This record gives sequence, C-alpha cells and structure tokens, in this order.
Amino acid sequence: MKRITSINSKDFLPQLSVDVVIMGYQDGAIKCLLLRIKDKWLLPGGYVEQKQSVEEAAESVLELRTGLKGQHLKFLAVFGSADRDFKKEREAFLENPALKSIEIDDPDFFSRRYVTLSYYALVDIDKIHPELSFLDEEWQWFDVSKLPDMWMDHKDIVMTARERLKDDIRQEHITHNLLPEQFTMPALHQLHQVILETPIDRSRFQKTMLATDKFERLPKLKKDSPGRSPYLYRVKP
Amino acid sequence: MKRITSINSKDFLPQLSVDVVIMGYQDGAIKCLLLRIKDKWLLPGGYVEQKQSVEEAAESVLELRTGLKGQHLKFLAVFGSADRDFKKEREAFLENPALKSIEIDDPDFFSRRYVTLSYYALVDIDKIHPELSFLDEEWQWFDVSKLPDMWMDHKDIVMTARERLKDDIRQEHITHNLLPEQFTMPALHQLHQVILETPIDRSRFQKTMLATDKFERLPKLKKDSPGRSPYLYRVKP
DNA sequence: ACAAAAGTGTTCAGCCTACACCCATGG
DNA sequence: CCATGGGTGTAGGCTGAACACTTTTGT
Repeated sequence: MKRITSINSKDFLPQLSVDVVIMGYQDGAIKCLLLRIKDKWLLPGGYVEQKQSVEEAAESVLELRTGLKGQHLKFLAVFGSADRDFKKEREAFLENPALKSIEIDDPDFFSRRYVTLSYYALVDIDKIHPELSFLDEEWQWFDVSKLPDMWMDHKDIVMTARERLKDDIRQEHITHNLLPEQFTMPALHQLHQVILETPIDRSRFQKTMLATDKFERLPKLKKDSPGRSPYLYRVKP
Repeated sequence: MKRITSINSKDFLPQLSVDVVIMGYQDGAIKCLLLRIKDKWLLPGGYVEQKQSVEEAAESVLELRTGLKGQHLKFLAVFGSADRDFKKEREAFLENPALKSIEIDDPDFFSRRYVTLSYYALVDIDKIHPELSFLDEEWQWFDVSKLPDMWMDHKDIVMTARERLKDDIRQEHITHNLLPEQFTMPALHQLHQVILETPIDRSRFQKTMLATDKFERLPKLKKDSPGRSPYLYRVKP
C-alpha cells in the first residue's frame, strides 16, 4: 500500500480526473476491478499531473493498481455533464480517517465538480495482484454483468467500456490479454461469445479466424478431458 | 461581433478547452471553418463554464460561430499531451490589442497548458454566416485537404475529424447537413466519393443506398444540363 | 440524332450460414 | 466402443463488384 503524506493541488490539472476500467476474462466472464470505499464501489482513478499527459496519467493508474506496464490501454469517453457534481457523495466517502492524516493545501480538492476522462484496459487477471491505495479499503473483480452498488456514475462508465469491447473484438478479433499467449480455438470461440453475448457457429468461427491470417498454429495441446485434443494458437508477431 | 469586457477565470474549468471542427460540403470538397489570428489559423474554440457540461460548451462554440442550434455535433478526441504547452505560440497571438482592453483576473489564463476536448460538427455552409469573436481577425472556409498554416496542433485535430468522417459515412451513409434536405443520388454518390477519397461504382452505390431503406424517393428534379433528370430523395423521417 | 447523364439488369465470384460429417481421445 | 469434444466439408443463400444496357433529356 502506497503512503501519501501530502497533496499539493497545484501539481495537478484542476477539476480533471482519469478513471480506468480494468477488465479481464476469468471463469467465462468479463470482469472488472473495483475498489470499495465504505459500502459502495468505484473505479480506480487519479489525477493528471501538470507535467504528465492525460495518457500517462491513465497509465500510472493502471500501473499503480496492477504493477504492470505497457498493457493494452485505450481512451473510452469523456464524462462531462454539469450535474456531474457528486459533492455529497464524495464528502460521504471522504470521511475516511486515512484522509485526515494527509495534508491538502486546497480543502475543496476532492469535492469540486470534475470532468472525467475514462480509459479502459485489458489485462490478464491471473498475472495481477491489485494494490490498494490510501482511500480504498478492499479490491475485487466483478463480473461486469453483475455489478455492485457504485459511487457516482461509475456504473455508466463500466457499461460504456463493456459495450466498446464488442466493437473492438468485432474489428480486431484478437484477444490482447484476455487469453494467455497460447490458446485454443474453442477458448477464443468462447471468449467471442461471452463478449458479444450471442451464440456463434463453431465452424464458421474457426474458418473466419483462420482466414484473417492473424493466428499461427502450434503443436497440439495434451488434454485431460474426453474428446479430441485441440491445437494451440497464438497471435502472429 | 460579441463584446467581452472582462473574464473571470473562476467561471471556467481551468486548463480545459473545447475546440470544434465545423465542417461542410461545398464545391465538391469537404471544408472546415477556421479563424485567423495574425498570420496563422485556428479552430473555433472556447472554455467550459462551471455550470456547463462539456457538451454544452461545444454547442455554445458552434452556436456562437454559426448562429445555429441543434446541429450535428459529436465528440472527436482528447488532445492531452504534456508537451502540448503552446505558451510561446499563445503569447505570440495574444499580443492582440483587443485583448489588452479586457480585464482578466488571472494573467496566465490563456498561456497555461491546456487539455483540449475536440468536437466536430457537420453543417450546411450556405446557411451559415460565421461570426468573429474578440480575438480572431478573419474567418474562412478551407478545403480540409488544403489547410493553411495553423496554430498549435490544430491541423492534427482537423485531420482526425476528417478521418472520423470516413468511419461515420461508412456506418450511417446519411448526410446530416452536408447535403440539402432534398438531394439526388448522383449528389450523394459524389459526396461519398469525396469523403472516402475513392471512386465508387455508380450502380452498386445506388442499389446499396436504396437497400438500406433509409431514403425516400420524391418527384423528379427538373434539370438544365443535358442528360436524364434525376429523382430527388430525402432521408426518411 | 447524338451525346451526356441517370437509372436498371445481368453475371460472376466470394462470403456467410447452417448443418452434417469425420477424427481423436478418455472412460 | 461409445460418448464427448475438436476439426473439416458442403450446399444454399445472400451480397458486392464489374460492366452492359436502357431511358431520358438538352443541344
């Protein structure tokens, strides 16, 4: 857990925050990493330093929470409504004693109206050991179709990311970090069905994927379950 | 021309600006509205008021420059690099005497690092009589493939919008405000070719468009040029 | 009548779809 | 040897590309 002792508001772009929807694939479901403060959950987020690009700020959030650099990270959307003024909500969860021990030059730093720039990242859940920061009390991976109560409009942000994922996989087919480096066609097939929330013909799927010429066949996998052993594939370099 | 006498920096979200690429279709080319300050051009833009959503700020810019409300306006992208610090450039064009007569409580208001949220709008050029604001000296519609020297990274923003237009017309086919309410298929064909920068088979085009069932055929157009008179169409309500 | 412009038809290839069938493996 | 699951084949339908043909109209 990171130790922060003071915040100088002038180091950051005011009233601008960055939230990152960190998603992975586990147990046949798309999951996203959420943090708990009090009785509700929220997205990992942060602020943009004066000397930092917005993109870098998002990378920092991702790195802080996952320990990993250079993951698949893309811009999602701007959340900039005027009624996006969650003063009461923020004040509620800012009653945290951890916060009281931190020096902040600007007492309203947290409670102003913010414009949020959201990003989304795809990661390998098994490779990640999330870290708590100074305000959040717990982390957990949630199935994006079974989200808990969340602070502010963070549920909207997650759902936006979840929909974007559909467009992405339709265009790119590939898995980024949602599958291990080597994977089987049935696994890829399963992933596509879960993301698109629709059944896809197995035969057509295999042929369409191989026709893209993006995948490379490797030796067969030894299996323990009954039935024919599938080939392994990887994304061509 | 709008008269501004003073600026209170606290009324706006700091270090956040909104630029709008206003595009139209005229003389067989996609054009965009630019403003001149000194010897270079820039996009119409503005800031986000504290009580205003980002979207509303973009609408204001559009309305201020075109006099029209409710035009087709969509989010484009974030421009948020850390080296996006155009202090020298801003200072150069802020030597404008018009600015000296305006009271600003924060002398650095214009010259800080900004994160820009860009939007793009599609308008009917012939319906618009652009207005100058307090800093810009001249407005002009430029063919997006023949842009002049521009301030900061505004040329990148225009090119991003120009590319986005391709995706949009591929998905939606329709014209928004780029053609008059009633138009001919040859005109629509021409527009698609210009936007996509590629020749499209005339026959295929007509059939594909009619197959979408988005268009409604109206009585024929009386023409003056030689050749058969085309039908008029409009987008179905 | 002719050229130019708009609208329609025809053919062919390729792709998507659905389903059937064949292979490999563990119990 | 059969149930299970992976891989491949095929017939039918749809769609898109290219090009030919017909219709309309000004000169």
